[in-house]
Amino acid sequence: MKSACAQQVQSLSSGKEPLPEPCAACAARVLSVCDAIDDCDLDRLAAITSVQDIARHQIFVTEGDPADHLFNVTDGTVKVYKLLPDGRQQITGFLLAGDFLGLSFLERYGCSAEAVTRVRCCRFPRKQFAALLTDFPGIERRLLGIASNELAAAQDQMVLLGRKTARERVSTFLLMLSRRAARSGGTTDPVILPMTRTDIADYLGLTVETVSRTFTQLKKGGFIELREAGIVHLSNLSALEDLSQGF
Amino acid sequence: MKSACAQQVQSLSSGKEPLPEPCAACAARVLSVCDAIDDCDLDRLAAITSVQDIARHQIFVTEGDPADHLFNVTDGTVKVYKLLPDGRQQITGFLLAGDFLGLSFLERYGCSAEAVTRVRCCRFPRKQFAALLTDFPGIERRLLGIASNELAAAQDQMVLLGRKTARERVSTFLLMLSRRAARSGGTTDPVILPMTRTDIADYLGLTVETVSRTFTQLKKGGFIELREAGIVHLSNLSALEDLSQGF
DNA sequence: CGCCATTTTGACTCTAGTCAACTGCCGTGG
DNA sequence: CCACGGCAGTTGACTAGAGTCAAAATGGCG
Repeated sequence: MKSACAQQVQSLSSGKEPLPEPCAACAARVLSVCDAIDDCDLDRLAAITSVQDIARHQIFVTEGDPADHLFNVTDGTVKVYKLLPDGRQQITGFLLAGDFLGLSFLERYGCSAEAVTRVRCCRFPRKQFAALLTDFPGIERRLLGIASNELAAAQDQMVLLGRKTARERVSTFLLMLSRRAARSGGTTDPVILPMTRTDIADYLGLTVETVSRTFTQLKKGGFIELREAGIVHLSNLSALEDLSQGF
Repeated sequence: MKSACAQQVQSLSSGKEPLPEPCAACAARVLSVCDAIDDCDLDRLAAITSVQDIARHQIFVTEGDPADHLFNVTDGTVKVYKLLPDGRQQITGFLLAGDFLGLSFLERYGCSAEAVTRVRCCRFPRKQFAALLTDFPGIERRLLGIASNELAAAQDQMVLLGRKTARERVSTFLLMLSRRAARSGGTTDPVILPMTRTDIADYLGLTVETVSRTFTQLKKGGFIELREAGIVHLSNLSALEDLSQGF
């Protein structure tokens, strides 16, 4: 994947615009679209990148607004959601480090995005990013792969929302978080829930009360242990997997 | 989009393998991925294409099987679905003429696909199709666009499944069919439902009974008229749109 | 320490699901 | 030609799972 080239990436990117975390050293890179660019060309990407810190609860993308930027989350958790006119909310996904936001290459954003925790991300102007695609076809390939995965995840979520019971939904959710933490090298057993019960409910198509009751039920059933706020220990992985599939 | 080139497309494609409908004349082409290839290069596509007729109720893609082929529906209706171990079914989408199947470029199919009506489609071996991508980067661009649209549709469906009432779901469904018929130049007012109530239920996350009751309710409310089997007239478009959004 | 947001719990309601019966339609075969 | 069987659709009666409303408990933070 890496070609032989002199790497003054550090100096190059700092010469242009002092990036707090140069792309070459970015922990999220291997997970994300940036990995499609060789080390020696990373300055091209760095040139159009601006690092953005987003405070908790800040809404930084609004459904229907012109889609001027794409984002790559490098730290924190983002919720992506849609609203119905009367305020009902459906969270379509949570983004963690390495996740890409703005795949829908349409004129306007299809969803809103809000920082669940403090978030750091790389922001690319859409036009300039699109221009990079011609020079680095690998990015396009990579985007297609990301889109594939998102589509598969969306289909799983449709099964969950359309056909699973509350207990199955919550189990599935906990397992998903556990697997994603494993993927990005995080702790897999005590699962960390950065989001509120309300957010979980809005993701699972339930109410806060039902989510809370289901957590209690899973706790009493010996499937999980609720530690400090936002920390869940999965006591019985395989039993939970059975639950999540309706066995 | 078209470049100047001699077009013996007819003879070329028939010289290779007699396609019943040469790509150049395919009605579904403008809607689909094939449009990314110029007329004069269509033989490259035709060479790896085989036209396939599929009987009603035939399952021609099975979740978990090696993803050997990609498909482009040129006629008929396909349901794409996932199953839970106990048989619960969630239909993730219906494919009409022009729709592409097999976007998830993973090793195995993520969903099963069954012909709802008699279906005609073009089938491409995945490996050979992938090889075309390097020669025709336009295809990749096009696929990314298709993936974008599918993702947006999936997100809308998540809102429907997670947050809408039965009445809102059915209204949304009817409007979607109407819009899609309009897109592909079909009749937009008397909407045609090629699928059964059970299929509609499995798409909307409801039961047959609820779907049936909701149709009756919409009929009594003067929103729709149920004609012969599978034909619905939308009597009051704007009222239906309000319904579908929860107003 | 005390406030406020979040979470949990309880009591009750209601939407959609379940089970069952009935209708209508179509194709098959006597 | 019509009787039969089977499937799709509709309707009814009842149930259950999740939602609603309200209040108490918990916990983080100034």
